[in-house]
Amino acid sequence: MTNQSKMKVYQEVLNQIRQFIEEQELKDGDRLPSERELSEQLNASRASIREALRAVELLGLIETRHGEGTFLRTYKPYHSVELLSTFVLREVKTKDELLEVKFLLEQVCLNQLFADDQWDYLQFKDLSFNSNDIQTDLFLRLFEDYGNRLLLKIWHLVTGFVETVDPKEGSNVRYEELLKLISQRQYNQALDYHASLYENQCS
Amino acid sequence: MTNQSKMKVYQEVLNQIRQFIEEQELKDGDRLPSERELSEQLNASRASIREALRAVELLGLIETRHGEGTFLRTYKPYHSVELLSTFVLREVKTKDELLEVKFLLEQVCLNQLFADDQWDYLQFKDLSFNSNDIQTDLFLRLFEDYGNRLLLKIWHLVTGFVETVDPKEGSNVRYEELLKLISQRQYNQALDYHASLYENQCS
DNA sequence: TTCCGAAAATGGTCTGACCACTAATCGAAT
DNA sequence: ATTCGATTAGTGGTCAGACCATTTTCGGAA
Repeated sequence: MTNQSKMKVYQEVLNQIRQFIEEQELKDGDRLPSERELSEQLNASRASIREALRAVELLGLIETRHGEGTFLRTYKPYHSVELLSTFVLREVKTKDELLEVKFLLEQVCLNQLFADDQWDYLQFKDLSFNSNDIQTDLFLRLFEDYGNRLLLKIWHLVTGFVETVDPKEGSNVRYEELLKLISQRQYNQALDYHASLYENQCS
Repeated sequence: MTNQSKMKVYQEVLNQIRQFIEEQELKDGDRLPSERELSEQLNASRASIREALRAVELLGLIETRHGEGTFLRTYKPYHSVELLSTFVLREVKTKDELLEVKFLLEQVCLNQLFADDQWDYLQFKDLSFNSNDIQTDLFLRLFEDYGNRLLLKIWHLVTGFVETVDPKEGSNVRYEELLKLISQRQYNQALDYHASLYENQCS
């Protein structure tokens, strides 16, 4: 009671919505009740409902389609990220910091995988990515292999930020090389090579 | 024009606000124009202004004080983070992942600092933190020393998430020990000790 | 049955109102 | 003149209702 009373409506709404999602076991892609329904059921004005929804929409957690409805979304940062980045990165002026964090996250991932004897490095042997963005696909795969979804999310987000600052100078060749080193279990050289990829870009 | 036309009003508002912040060189703690002012200046309804503001408020980037105004936030993630966490972490069920990321981030920070010959480890010699949360204060200091503000932000955010899941079992003594090892330049032992702190907590 | 247009449902936006809280202002008592 | 209190103006918090644009649905016409 004491807690809720000072809580803003839109925050309480957010709580309720989350609860609803859990109870109904909604999954990515599922549709949420309409704003008007939520308004009735949660006893809040539509404006408040919308404030709540816009907040999570900006985060890329839901997706709204005009005339259709509001849907849970498989978290894809690349959407409103630009907007966010300009806010979040107010003080993080230099893209150096951004690249450094991206590098460190990737390094952590590589280190952890390389340290795991169980890890199947051979799967990368004959792997070729269709897309024209090998870098992203490769690390997406690596992070998924590592299995920590949160780390993957953070990396994804940071990578998204980087894109807004520095539109991909797609040197795919370099990452082919990294892929090759990994599949040959040349771990130390892979790490060195990975590091060298970033040394050039930083100040 | 083509871009803006499909952009939602609240997103455009967000853009304008960011621009305003840059032009006016507003810093943390500074006050933004009132919702009504923004409404006039940006040619949008107050509702749309609010949708934009609520979104960044949820992120902890601004702070609104009833009767006073809206302020750029002096960097404290711990606010609405709980709300966010329940959404963001929908799939990240286990607190293990959370703790692991926190651990990895801290480890990265330690590694980087230890590798830097210039780093003044002696500053931690006679350091004692007033607060009752040595863990946070210590790493806050370490991350600041490292100098990558983005990494600090991420760590802070993750730490905030951890708190919502696992209200601090404040074993300050342990971090006193870590502090001691660092100030004595027992880097390897510090790293081991730091790792041991997390081994207990994971499944 | 197929196809098309009207109707319903939904998100997008705006207006205006009222409440609650805060801080500045003004005025009276000292 | 100073102090303290009440008034007032400014601000965020919330709501109700309206209208538009888009999508889906559904029933009637071919």
